[in-house]
Amino acid sequence: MSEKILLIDGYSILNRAYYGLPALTNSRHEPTGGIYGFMNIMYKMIDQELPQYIAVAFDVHEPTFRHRMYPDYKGTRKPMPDDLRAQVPVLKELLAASGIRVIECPGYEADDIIGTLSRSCAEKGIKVSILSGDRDLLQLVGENVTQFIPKTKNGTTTTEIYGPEELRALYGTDPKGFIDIKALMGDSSDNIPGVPGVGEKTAIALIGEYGSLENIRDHLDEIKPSRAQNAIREHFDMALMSRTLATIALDAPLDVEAGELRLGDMYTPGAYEIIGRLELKTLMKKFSESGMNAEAPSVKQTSIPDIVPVVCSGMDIGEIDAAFEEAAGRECAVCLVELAGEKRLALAVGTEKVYDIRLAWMTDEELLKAHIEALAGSGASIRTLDLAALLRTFDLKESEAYTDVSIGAYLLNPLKNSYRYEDIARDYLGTVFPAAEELFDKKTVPSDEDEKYRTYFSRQALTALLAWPRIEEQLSQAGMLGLFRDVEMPTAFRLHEMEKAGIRVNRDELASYSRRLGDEIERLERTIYELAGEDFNVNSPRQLGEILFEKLGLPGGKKTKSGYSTAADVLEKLRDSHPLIPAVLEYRTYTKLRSTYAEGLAEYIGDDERIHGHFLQTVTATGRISSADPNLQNIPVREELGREIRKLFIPAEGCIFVDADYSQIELRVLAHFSGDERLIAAYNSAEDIHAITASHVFHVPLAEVTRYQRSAAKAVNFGIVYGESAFGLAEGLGISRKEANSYIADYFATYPGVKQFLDRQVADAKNNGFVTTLFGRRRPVPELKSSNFMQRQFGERVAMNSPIQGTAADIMKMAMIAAEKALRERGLAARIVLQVHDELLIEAPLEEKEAVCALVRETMAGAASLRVPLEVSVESGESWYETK
DNA sequence: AGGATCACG
DNA sequence: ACGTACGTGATCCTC
Repeated sequence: MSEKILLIDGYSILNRAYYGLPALTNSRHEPTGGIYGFMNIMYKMIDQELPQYIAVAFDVHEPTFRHRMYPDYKGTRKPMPDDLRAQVPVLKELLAASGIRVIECPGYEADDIIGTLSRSCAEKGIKVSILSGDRDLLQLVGENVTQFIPKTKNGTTTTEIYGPEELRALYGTDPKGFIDIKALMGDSSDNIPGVPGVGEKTAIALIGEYGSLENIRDHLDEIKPSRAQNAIREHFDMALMSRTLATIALDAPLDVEAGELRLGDMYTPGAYEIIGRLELKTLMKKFSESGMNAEAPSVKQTSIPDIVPVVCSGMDIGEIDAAFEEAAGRECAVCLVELAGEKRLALAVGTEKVYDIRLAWMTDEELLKAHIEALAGSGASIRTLDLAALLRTFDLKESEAYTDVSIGAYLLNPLKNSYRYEDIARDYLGTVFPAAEELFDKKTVPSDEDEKYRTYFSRQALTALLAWPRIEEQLSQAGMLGLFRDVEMPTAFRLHEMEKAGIRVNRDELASYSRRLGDEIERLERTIYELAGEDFNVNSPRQLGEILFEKLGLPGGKKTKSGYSTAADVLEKLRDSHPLIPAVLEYRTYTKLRSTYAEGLAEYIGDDERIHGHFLQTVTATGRISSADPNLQNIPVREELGREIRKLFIPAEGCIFVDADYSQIELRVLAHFSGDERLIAAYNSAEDIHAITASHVFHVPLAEVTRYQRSAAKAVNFGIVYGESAFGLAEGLGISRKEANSYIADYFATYPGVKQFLDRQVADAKNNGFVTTLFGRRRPVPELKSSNFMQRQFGERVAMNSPIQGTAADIMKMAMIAAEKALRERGLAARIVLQVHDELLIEAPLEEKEAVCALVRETMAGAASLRVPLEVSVESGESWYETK
């Protein structure tokens, strides 16, 4: 394998780090955020790319050869903020102490240093990874040269990888042509002039067409638009000079050899001393983990004992009896650990003992179920990392003895993408444990004697056991302990009951629906190939884009980074311009229905003729439930053809479906939150809410509201719930942004309380870092701290939407708990089979129909008392389709 | 593995 | 000048 060098653009990465993080300081008020972020990105890249060589390039702040040619070069650049400037020498010191060379070259910029090194390394056969946020460096990419551009998303940094293919996809040219694009369009941040009046779009199009400045000059007369033609004719010398400015030097006089840049052990005592001085605790921990013999910092770490699990073979029932006996009445943890397809139960009894119970060896799982349920009844506290997994395996009876630690961690931060033991241990015990995939390969069943396996196994249970007091404390501080105990834990049992019940689907009819679609798809395929004049893969947006926008020359702007957008809304606008378009749209509809629904669902129908999907409780940022394997929350309903699928979702023999739906629950939550008298009055009047809004906003009597006005008002209502934005509303209604703005202004004038409420959410989110639902659920909004304008805008919309969506989700969870309780108290056999955010589908014996209808309406309406009534519409039917 | 597209609330 | 509606999951394509 060839060697690799990582070349880092010092100021670029430092800037990203500085602006991407809040203004961190240590206890002496010294700024540290830039250094911290820089080191994190660098460590991450090193872990990911595993280079043998490394260098960090910095500009020297004195004139370069570019300034001699064009004195205004970089003339518009803002000076560095003082608290960032102060970090630069410290960072250089830290890099030097880590054995990482900092390279500077008077008269040249960091770009030139990177260019020079990348060329010399590439010539020696060393692969080059460039880390910089500056797209100018893309001109350096090549077969063995790749650029990584860090990108901050939701407060976490990821890197985008660019090679020659990505460059071509984005700019339609090679690295050389990329320089010419820049020469034409200029660069305001470096103050490169370019050709006046030629922007990015024109430049990309021209270079895409002609390849180079020279070739453009040779075909000047063909250049369109004429405005660009004249501008280039007049300012061609400007373009040539801009190209020289934009071209990165490959021959800077550097006195280093690749050999001097070898990456050794970065975790040196000298470097540790510096980060200790800076008080960068997370980095200090990284040092202690990488085996540096410095004292590990005590970041409220909990020590976790290494316990060798006691293996209960299951051959001797007495062993298992004794283990559970020992656990009775105590603080313990029960976790299902699955490795190489084999399930085992980890039972921790206090922090002294861990039992390893192999399910495969058990004669019957009923015995274990009985043991766990008895333990729950013994006064023990049973902590687990995944209650849903335990319930799916053992179908345990509901009890308050169980505590799902992951759900607690989810409430504390719902933005994480996983809540596995290593995540919980890191976040709440200050300990970094390796993940399963780092320790084991997928197929081999680890041996009981394997030390690695033993620690991994007992750490699962010990993490659950020890993390809970921490999580409980934080939940209590955040005021979410009630939400956890009274809403989330009972919900876990409700979800399990829905999964266990499943929903009946007519397998044969689904297959015949699929065949019906198949016939149509074949027909459409033939039509499409004929109209296109060739066969191609209609499902490939790339091939489709080529046919539509190049071969047929239909007007379509570049919209995605990999080419033309062929999304439905783009094609819809072109519907009448070519008969191929409607055929493609129809083809998309049919193939979507066939692959995702007809064929997709069929695979999940079990021997009981039912689909038992999964309802997930720790996924969404707002507190909603999500559905997977298969997703039963996105079964088609809006279009008739898709809606037909619901005819195949049917109740068991002798049963009927009762479907109960909250009407406009989010708008009602908004009315409650805002306290706006007019909006509240509108809901209390039991009239058509969108029509009332239209009447107020358009200043017409209720009776004279037109259909258009009503639907516009409805769109405005939606827009408000999504976090008011004129652009989105304009898009949704097909009107100008100006008109959209005036609709919104009229809406806020009508309901001033709503405006106040939304403003308050944004202000609160900025102050606290999170927003809160009516029942105390939190959603962090890290985007508000972003240096990126768009990210901050997004953060504002999130701050406005989350309390609304989240409160509706809270209410639905409480309704499910109340409905289940009422059903059982009344001795009814009806059961909830689906939850679709504001809808519950219940399967009820025929004779229970009326009782269930009344009961579910009452419990859902009574799940919360707001300042407006919660209205519930209830329907029954012989299939899901019939309950509309 | 990630993006594009499209199904739902 | 920027480029957007909020929240999900499945499928297919492309790398």
